[in-house]
Amino acid sequence: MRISEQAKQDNRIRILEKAVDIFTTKGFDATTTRDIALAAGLATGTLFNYFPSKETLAMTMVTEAFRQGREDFQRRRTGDEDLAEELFLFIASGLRRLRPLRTFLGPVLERSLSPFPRKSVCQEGEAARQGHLNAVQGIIAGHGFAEAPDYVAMTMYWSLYLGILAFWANDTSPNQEETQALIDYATRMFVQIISGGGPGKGGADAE
Amino acid sequence: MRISEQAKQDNRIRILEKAVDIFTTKGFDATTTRDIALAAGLATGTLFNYFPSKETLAMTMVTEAFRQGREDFQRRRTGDEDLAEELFLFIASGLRRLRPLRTFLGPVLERSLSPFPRKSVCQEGEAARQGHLNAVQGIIAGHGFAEAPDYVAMTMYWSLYLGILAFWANDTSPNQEETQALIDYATRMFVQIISGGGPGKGGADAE
DNA sequence: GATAATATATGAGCGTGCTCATTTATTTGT
DNA sequence: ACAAATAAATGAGCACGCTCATATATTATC
Repeated sequence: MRISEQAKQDNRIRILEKAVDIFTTKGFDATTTRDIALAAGLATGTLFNYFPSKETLAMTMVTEAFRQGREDFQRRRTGDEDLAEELFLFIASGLRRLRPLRTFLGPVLERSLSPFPRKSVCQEGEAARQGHLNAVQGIIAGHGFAEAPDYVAMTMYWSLYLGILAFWANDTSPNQEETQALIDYATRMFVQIISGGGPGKGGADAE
Repeated sequence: MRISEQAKQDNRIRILEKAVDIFTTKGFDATTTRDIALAAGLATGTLFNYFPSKETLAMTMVTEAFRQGREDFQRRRTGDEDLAEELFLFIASGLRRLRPLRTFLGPVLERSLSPFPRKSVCQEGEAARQGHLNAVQGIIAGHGFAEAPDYVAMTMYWSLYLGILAFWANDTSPNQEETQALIDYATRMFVQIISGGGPGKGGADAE
């Protein structure tokens, strides 16, 4: 059964559109792949010709949002921001594009972006993490740091970023002001660390 | 079918013992509840009389390890440690007890301790998080801080702690030295933040 | 000791996400 | 036109975690 390239694209897009509708209505876990296929006018198995897993289907939306977020960031930055401001802008730009998906993204991001070891890795998630981290390294490099932050620092960055995503997924305040406060705090903190303001071998000055 | 309290305890313990064996051999996800029940000499359904879910079964082991870790911590601390050292000791004590479970804990911790919103919360996980955070607040209070760290600070603490757990689950170096380095870094950093060394409204001194 | 009451064990069965042998529509070859 | 080749659609079916009506073994009552 051959099909035109156009029809294939149509199917793909219809799946994505219907999926976002049902995810939004019933949540990610409560939505079955049968639901989505039915709504798109396809058999269950056909859906998996287009997306290898339910997780990948959802992450496709996330990846696209991230891409748009990066574009927005490039458009919005003036070049006058300091490093913390630029990181804030970068993260906020991503969340802005993710916003329409917010109500159901929790389980998706948790599974796909988690740093915990996984046997079956979701390719989209891997790519999203690498893309994000590379962009961050680029931003840092643009501020004249001699050497890129080490592995430990980037590990902590990703932990903080995931914390922000989790908080954001829960934040129901009108403009997610609390999330903004958290981003502000975390980015400033991270900058301080990689600026060498972080703790040396010496003591932490408690109290 | 009544059963003696002894027989019930025996069943429970046999389930836990067999489960840890099979989890270790095949991993958490690849182990089926049917496997465990069979190994324990019970029917599939019977297992769920003892543990409401596979996740809870695994988290029961984690909770017990955490409890022992807290005991170890109380025994090992001298009272002379500064805050960062004490937090390091607390976290390391927990990981030490978790060590025998390390090879299969990734997926368990990821799902149960994640800060992402969940519809079906695992009670054990909730309790473990609260227990850990309360202990941390207690340690901080013991170092003469006027007021407990705010919500944002504790959110970041939990993010960093999850990052440590994820790193640890991957760390195959003999004594997990890299994890130790990460804990050292993260605890010092956290102390700096709650010590007011964290960023104020003002600028982060980038570059 | 027989009967009733009760607590636990049991495994068929449900709804998942996903697979795969088969069917069906389209294109290519003659 | 017809046949052969091919790519996508299909839905029965699998293994999973988990549920629940039923069977069964123990205890209480007389």
